[in-house]
Amino acid sequence: MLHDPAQLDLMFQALADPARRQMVERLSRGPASVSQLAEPLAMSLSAVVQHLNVLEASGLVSTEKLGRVRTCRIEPKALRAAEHWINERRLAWERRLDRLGDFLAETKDENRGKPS
Amino acid sequence: MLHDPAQLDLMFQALADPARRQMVERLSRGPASVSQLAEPLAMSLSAVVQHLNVLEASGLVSTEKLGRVRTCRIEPKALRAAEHWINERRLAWERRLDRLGDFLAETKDENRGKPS
DNA sequence: GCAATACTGAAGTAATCACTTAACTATTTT
DNA sequence: AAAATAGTTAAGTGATTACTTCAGTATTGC
Repeated sequence: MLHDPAQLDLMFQALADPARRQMVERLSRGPASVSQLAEPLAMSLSAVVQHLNVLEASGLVSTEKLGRVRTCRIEPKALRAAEHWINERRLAWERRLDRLGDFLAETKDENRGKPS
Repeated sequence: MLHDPAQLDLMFQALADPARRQMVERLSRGPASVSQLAEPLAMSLSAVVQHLNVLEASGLVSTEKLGRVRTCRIEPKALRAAEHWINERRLAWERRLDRLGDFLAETKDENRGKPS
């Protein structure tokens, strides 16, 4: 379910915006309210709420409203899913290079002592 | 330079599209030509070239043209940069939770034997 | 109760996106 | 030299984005 392409779309899309990454960065240091998230950003509160909704829809952030303040926190499970997708591709490539290296080494071995 | 926010924008943006992720996935299994990348995708070759240009601009993929065929390969260094950004944020959060756990445990310790 | 706080939602806009088709260039193959 | 292959480029279109402002709704402090 975490590898559902639509979910990955949403997560990577969410991370593609610098304002949203800044929000995630802030939340990685601990939970925050919407206004706290907005404070360092040069845009309206309304815009921040919209970004927050994107983050929440992506599963990267979860929020909980108590009284009039909405408290936001990071969802490490989702973060891990994105990380995992990238990692798998990188490893596939690197394993391939290893095998290629082995093959070349073997080929060289087989030619040991042979004249060119 | 790999942590330049503009570069991260480009990388996450590039990964946000399912067609482009499919192309990266294909390339993680080895280099391919443009037509080979296009083959499983339900869109014009032109569209694929445009996706490829996005991937190349993001640094995730590099290409080299020999004769009339352009050979594409994955750039693991860039992949690692995206992975790293996510990892840092997740770790910051998890370390924070650990410290919080320690703090709660200590607080409990200090109250050892005290009557409530 | 009244004002300040903390958001929320709708509507509008300019820019960017993911395509398409069609016309083109360069390289091989026959 | 002609035809097939591999890719490139430009222009156009409809959908989606990232905002804005403005008007609204709960909650909390005085």
